[in-house]
Amino acid sequence: MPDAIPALKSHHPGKDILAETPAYDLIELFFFAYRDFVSDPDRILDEYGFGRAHHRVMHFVSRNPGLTIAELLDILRITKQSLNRVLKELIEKDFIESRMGTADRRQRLLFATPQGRELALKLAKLQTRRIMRALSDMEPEAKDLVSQYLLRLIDPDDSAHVKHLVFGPEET
Amino acid sequence: MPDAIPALKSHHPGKDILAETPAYDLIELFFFAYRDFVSDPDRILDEYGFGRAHHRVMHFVSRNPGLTIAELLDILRITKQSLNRVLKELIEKDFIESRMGTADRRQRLLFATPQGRELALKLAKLQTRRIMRALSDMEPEAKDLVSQYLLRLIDPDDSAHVKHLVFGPEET
DNA sequence: TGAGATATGTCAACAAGGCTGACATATCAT
DNA sequence: ATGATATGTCAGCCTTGTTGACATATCTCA
Repeated sequence: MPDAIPALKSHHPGKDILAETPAYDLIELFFFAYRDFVSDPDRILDEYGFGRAHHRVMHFVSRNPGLTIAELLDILRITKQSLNRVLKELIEKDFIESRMGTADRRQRLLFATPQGRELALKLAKLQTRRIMRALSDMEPEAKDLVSQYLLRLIDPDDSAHVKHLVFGPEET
Repeated sequence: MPDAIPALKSHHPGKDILAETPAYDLIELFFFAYRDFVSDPDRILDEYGFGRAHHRVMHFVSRNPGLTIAELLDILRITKQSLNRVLKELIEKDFIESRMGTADRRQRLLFATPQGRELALKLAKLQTRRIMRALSDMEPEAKDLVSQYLLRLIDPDDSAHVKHLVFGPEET
């Protein structure tokens, strides 16, 4: 992916301010926060014999009933072989159901079973608890600001897609 | 894209207010943001025959000269066997140097070589570019707010340690 | 001084979850 | 009818995590 270099105009002669001082704090906090954020569901997933890959698939399918394989691959950014391995297990264990597409019968439309929705919800609530604890006692505009920041961190090419996925069709 | 928001009204009022409504937006944005955030360094690491594990080790050693094995293990939360595999490669390829401890000669103190510091800095600048692009045009207090949020997302048991690692010894 | 405790290194085996390449099938679109 | 598309599958490989067992050097303390 080619990077779009943000042209910030503050030019002290010969020095590129942006590349100059690494934002070590945000880099490292992002690492630690993500490390703990994904660790919550792990214990529960273990009980089911699932891993993080299963979680991701279940989450997005549960949140987007009728999701196709191609769309899921685009979200996860993995190969179809990798996806297929975990997806097969989720279908066998009855957490996800795969139906033939109606408009295009080559497609497989994925749906979470009641069992799948229940587990996905359970894990989402766990992570929500951490998120809400972090937001508590912060300024009320914090949530929107963090949300905006995370969205802007995403590859610009993909941010519209993500925005649509996360927030649904925009009314504007 | 349909949604599957479970219509839930509290069965036991007051019991689990926190787990009530999943924060799907922040959960998913965090996933997408992290996905892209770690993807930047990957291309460069490839050229060196390194992976993400090497990056994490090099980063924290470069940032904390004299780091011990035990401290590094505590940061990364992996086993010493996993660490040793990548660490051995980094030492062989002269990106990291291991010296015997002075106070305690059982310890190994880790230092990045000039080559190691250079690569770590290169990768940090790459990630900083993304971080700064996201922050540009946002309110000036955004950075501190995001930083505060990420810190609060970390396990409370560990947040003091992380704070110290990231921001250095606090004067207050 | 001698007995643990501690810090690290190492061997071996295994598992999860990425990857590539090749090929098969069904279905759609022209 | 033909080529493109969506998916499935086999086979093998890589990275990076895991557990368990054991070795060595060094420190600490009774």
